[in-house]
Amino acid sequence: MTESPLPVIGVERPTLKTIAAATGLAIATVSRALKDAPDIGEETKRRVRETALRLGYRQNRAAVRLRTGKTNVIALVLSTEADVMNHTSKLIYSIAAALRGTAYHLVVMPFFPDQDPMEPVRYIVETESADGIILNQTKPDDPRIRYMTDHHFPFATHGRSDMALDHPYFDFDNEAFGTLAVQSLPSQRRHVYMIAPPRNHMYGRHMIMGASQAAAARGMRFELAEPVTSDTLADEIEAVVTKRFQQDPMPDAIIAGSTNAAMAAAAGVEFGGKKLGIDFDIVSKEAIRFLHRFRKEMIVVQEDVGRAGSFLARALQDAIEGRAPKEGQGLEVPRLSDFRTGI
Amino acid sequence: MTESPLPVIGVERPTLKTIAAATGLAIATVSRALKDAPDIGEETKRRVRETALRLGYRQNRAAVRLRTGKTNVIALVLSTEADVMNHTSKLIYSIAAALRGTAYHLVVMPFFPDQDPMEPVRYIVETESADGIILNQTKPDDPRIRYMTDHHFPFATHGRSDMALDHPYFDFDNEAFGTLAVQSLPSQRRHVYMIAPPRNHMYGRHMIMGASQAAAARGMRFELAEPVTSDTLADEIEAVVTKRFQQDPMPDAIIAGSTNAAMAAAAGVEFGGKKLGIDFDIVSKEAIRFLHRFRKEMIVVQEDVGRAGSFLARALQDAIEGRAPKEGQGLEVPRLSDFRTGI
DNA sequence: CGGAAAAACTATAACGTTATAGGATCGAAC
DNA sequence: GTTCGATCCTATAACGTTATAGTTTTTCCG
Repeated sequence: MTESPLPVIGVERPTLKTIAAATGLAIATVSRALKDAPDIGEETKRRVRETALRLGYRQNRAAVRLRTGKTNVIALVLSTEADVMNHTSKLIYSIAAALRGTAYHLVVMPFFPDQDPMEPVRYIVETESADGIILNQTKPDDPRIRYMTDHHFPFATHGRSDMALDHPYFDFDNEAFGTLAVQSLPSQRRHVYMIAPPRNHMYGRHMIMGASQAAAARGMRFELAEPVTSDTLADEIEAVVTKRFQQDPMPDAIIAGSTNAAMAAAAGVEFGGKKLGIDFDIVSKEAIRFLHRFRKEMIVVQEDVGRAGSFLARALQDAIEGRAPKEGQGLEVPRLSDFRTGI
Repeated sequence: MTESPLPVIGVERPTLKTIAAATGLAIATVSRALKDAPDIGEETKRRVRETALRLGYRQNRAAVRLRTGKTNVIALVLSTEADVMNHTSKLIYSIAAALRGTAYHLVVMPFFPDQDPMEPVRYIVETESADGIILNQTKPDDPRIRYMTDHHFPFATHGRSDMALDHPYFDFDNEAFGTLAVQSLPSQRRHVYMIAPPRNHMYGRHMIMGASQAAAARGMRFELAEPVTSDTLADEIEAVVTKRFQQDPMPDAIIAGSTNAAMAAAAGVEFGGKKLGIDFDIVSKEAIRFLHRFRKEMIVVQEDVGRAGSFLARALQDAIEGRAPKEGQGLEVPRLSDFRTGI
C-alpha cells in the first residue's frame, strides 16, 4: 500500500545522515527516534518518522550488522540426498550448486499469495540486500522486470517476458512443448482438452499458443479446461475433469502443464471407466521423473530445471560482475522422454 | 581437510588487526596481501597467509559489505503458488512464512554428498554469517550438534539426536510411525519388508526400532530391505524390490519410509503380478498428498512438514533472542490419513 | 527564585574492511 | 653521489550504524 518513492538512479540512498540534515537533528537522535527510544520527544519522533518515510529511508543492514554483530539471517542447512526433488527444490539446489566455491550466498525469499509480487523485489533493490535477483513466474508485462531494469539492478529470470528487454533469462520452450504435445498424440485423437498454466503467466501463454495452433494444423478440436489451471490443487482439477468427461462432446486427449495436473486428470477420467492409452491419452510436462511410474501409458516431456538453475546462477553472476555473458539467454528445447532407454 | 582451529568461546575472532599485530605489518598491508595485490612482496604474502590460516582468520562479511557495497548475496524470489510442494520446499516455505514480518532473512545452504557435513556449519559459526542455524537429517551422535553446542551458537534441528543435549528441535515421531505402520496392516499379513531411512540417521533408527518391535509383538517376521534405503533412487529400489519379490519366503507387507520408496516398491511388486490390497499391502509416510492418488489402496501416514518449519523458526528465534521458549521441543504424533474425509 | 532533577538531545568512538595517496628503501643510471 | 624509478609498505579516511557518556534545556519544588 505504502507507495515508496522510486529511488532515482545516481541519487544516493538516504542514510541517517540525510534525515539528520533534513530535520536539523543529530544522527544519533535520528537513530534513537527511529527505534522509539524513551528519551526522545514525541514530536521529534513524529517528525523523524515522517521525514524517513518521505525520503524512502531504509536501514543499511551491513552497517547494523557490523555495529551490533546481529546478522538477521537464519541459515537453513539442507542435505541434498534425502529428497525426491520437485520443481522448486531442484531450482534451489541447482542454483546453490552453481554458487558453490564462489563468494555468493543464496537467500530464499518466497512471496505469498496475499502479497504484492513487487514487494520483495522493491525491498531488495531499496535496501541493496542482494547483488542480484533471480525471479520465476514471469508475466507478459512484468512490473518487477521493468522495476529492476529501471534501477539498473542485476537480475535474471526463469521465463521470458513480453517486454523486448534484453536481460538474462532461461526458459523452457513452452510453445514448442505445446506443439510437440499435440504432435505426440496418436493420430486417431480428435479433441484436445488442455489443463494449461495460468494465462497471465508467460509460460501459460506460450504453451496454449503452441498447442492451439498445432491442434488447428491437425484439424483437432481444442478446448481449455476452465476455470482450473495446471497450478490448481489436484483435488479441484480432478473434480473438474471428472465432471467434464461425463459430458459430450468428450475429449479424447489431455495436455497437462504439470505433473500435478496430469495425475489429477488421469484420476478424473478413469473415474468414468475410461482407460488411459486406449480411450484417451495424456501428454504432460514434468520436472521430476515419476509420471511414467504413475501410469506407464503417460506421454511425458521432461523439463530440466537443474539446467535452468545453473544457467541462471552463472548468467546473473556475469551480470553482477559486469562481464559480458557467454550466453545470456537460454531456451530449453523440449523432447519426448523415452522410458525404455531410461533417459 | 583443513583443520580449522576451534574458535574458543570468549576469545575474539581474529581480524585483520590481529594478523597485523602478529606479523608486525600494517592492517592495510595485510588486507592487500590477502587479496594478492601486486605491490606486496611474495615473502610478506606468504607470511600473512600463513598467519591468517594459523589464527583461523575469516573475513567479516558485514564490514566488506559496508565498505564495498558488495553483498555477495543472491536472492531467489519464489512464488508460493506454482508448485506441489515436497518435503524440502515445504520446509523452506514454512520457515520463510514464519519469518515474515520479522527482521530475519533466510539463507539456504545445501551441502552436497561429496562434502563434509560439518563444513557449512563451521563456516557459518566461524564467519558469524547467521544468527542461528536450522539443521535437518540429524545423526545419533551428530558432530554438528556438538560443535554448535560447544560454541554456544543458537540452533534448532529437524530431528533429534542421541546426545542428551537440551536444544530446540522438532521431530516427527518415527518410532511411533513404525509401530503404527505395523499395526495398520491387515491381520492376515505375516511378513513385513521394510524400506527404511538410512540407519545412521536418527529417523531411520527410530522408525526401524518402532516397526521391528511392533512386528515382534504381533509375531510377524521382520525384514529390512538391503542395501537400499528410502532415500535411494526410485529405480534402484524398484529393482531390488522386484528381485526380492520373486524369491521365497515372499513378504506380504511393505513399510516405506518415503513416498519415493512406496511408489517404487509398488511398481516392483506389481511387476510380479501381485495386486496391492489383495496380495500385499504398503504403509508409507509422506509429506505431500499423492500416494492415495497413485494407488488408492495405499495406507498412508502424513507428516506435517509445514508445522515443523514454523515450529523451528519460532524456537530458533527464541533461542537467538535469549527468550525462554514457550515450547522448545516438539514431537508430531503420526496418524493414519483418512482419505474419505479428505484430511 | 535558586537549585535539583528530569527530559531531550548531541558528540564521539567504534565495529572491520578497503581505496587512496603517500612514504620509505633500494638499486641503477648518469 | 645525486636522481630517478621501482618496489614494497603504511597512514588515513570512509562506509552507516549504535552505545555511551555527556550537555543543554525544561520543569518543578521548596
